[in-house]
Amino acid sequence: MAAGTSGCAIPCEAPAAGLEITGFDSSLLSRQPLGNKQLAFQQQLLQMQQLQQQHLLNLQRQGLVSLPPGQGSVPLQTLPQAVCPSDLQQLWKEVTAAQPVEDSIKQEGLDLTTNTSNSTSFSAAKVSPPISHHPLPNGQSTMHTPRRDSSSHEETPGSHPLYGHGECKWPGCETLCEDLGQFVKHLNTEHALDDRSTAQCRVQMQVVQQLEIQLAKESERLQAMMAHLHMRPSEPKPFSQPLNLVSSATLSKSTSDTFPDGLPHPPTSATAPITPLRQGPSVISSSTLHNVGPIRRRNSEKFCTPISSELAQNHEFYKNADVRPPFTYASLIRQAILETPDRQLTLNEIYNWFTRMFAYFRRNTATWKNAVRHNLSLHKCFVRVENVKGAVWTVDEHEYQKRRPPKMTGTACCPLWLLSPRGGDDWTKGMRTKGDQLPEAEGFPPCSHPVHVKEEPAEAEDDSRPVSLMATTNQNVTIPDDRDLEEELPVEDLS
DNA sequence: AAGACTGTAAACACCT
DNA sequence: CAGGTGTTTACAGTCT
Repeated sequence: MAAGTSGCAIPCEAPAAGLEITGFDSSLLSRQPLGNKQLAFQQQLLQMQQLQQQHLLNLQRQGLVSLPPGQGSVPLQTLPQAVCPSDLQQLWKEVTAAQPVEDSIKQEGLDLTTNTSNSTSFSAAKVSPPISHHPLPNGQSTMHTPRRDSSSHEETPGSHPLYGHGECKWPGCETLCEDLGQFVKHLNTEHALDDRSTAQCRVQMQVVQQLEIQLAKESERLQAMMAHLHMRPSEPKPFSQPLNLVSSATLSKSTSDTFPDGLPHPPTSATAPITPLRQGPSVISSSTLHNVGPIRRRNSEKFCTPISSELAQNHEFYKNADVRPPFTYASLIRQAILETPDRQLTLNEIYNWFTRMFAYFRRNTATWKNAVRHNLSLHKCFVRVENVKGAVWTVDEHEYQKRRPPKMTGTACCPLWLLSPRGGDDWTKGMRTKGDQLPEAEGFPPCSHPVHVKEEPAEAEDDSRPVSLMATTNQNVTIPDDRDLEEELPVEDLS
């Protein structure tokens, strides 16, 4: 059972009723100082939008509703129990027009590039991966949310995602525009790159972010429900479609392994994962989704995705989805060991790390455990250290680096432009993010660093560590960190 | 085509 | 004896 599902989290009512809105305080408005009124409005607005959009997502997942391509906003009319659109519009206007946005910006330290969350915002946002976005000249932000619907609105001549039914769809606007040209003019004048637009954009980002968080939670809940009902669709055919378990049984191994063009093909079903963790490409890579056979491509190595980064970004995904992580056993073992404060783990603790971090490793235990032991013994980079209470395994970083594939040049990593904004491979960049938390963050003292023999077995059931790791690393995952690119490098010159 | 790397399976020994 | 741990070998698939 996935962690965090203690207690009955099964939604026993209508989808919307089961929603959990994190961080929402109904008394927020009344407690807000006058100066923060706009924040309260934003919060309320967000919550309402979340409710509505989440309801829609639920319906979508249940196949009850199909979101028209290009419709970025939720059809409010489909949610009778929700706040009426006029209320939302009014809220938006109050938030963004009735007060100088500069104030809210200053208070929040608004910065679209950091996407920090206000303390009154959603607590869950702290563990939410930041959304990759690229501010546009007019103040819009292109959410880096993978779009799986090839028929989506974009590039349809005469259309614009923010324009529909003769109205400007900018949140809180509703300005009537006769045609696209007029709309574009309106967009550039009324929604240009200014503080107000930026603030609105930020709010929208939070809406999306919160939805992603909610989706992850709902996915986890679904897995727990299915596990409870012994509906493990992955038994015979493991992980054709993470998060879309219903259809997995219909996919055969042969068809799901690879695609003719060899490129990552995201799931195309209507209920395909609206990636909970904004990393579509990184998560929904071909190998991630379709690795079924005994041999799997080492995606993250091939595409140079640092394992720690990948794990940090997609922690919840791997934790909940029955998807094989695109890393070698050696990489995972190393990651497990290096995540610990003293960088040593017993075999059983390694096992626990695997099962805790990856839903995939909660089954077929004999197979992968054997592989883990095999790797531990096989690779010189894993050093067994005797302890009074047994043996622990450590990583000889120097040896590990030596194992690195010959040349992983930039061009070789080229396809990554699809998958990750970061360069490097997981051989050379493993523990970047976590390393920041550790004393030895300056680099891995090749196995020369003293191995501290454990006094006591580590707490195998400590679930907080991965979460904290993610929370920490998420702050940086989308922004290349120089240290990320250098800290573990050296090895290129090793021979 | 060869070699390296990796995953899987299995046999075996040792220990508790 | 059972089960966990650790080592080793074999084989097959993928990639460079």
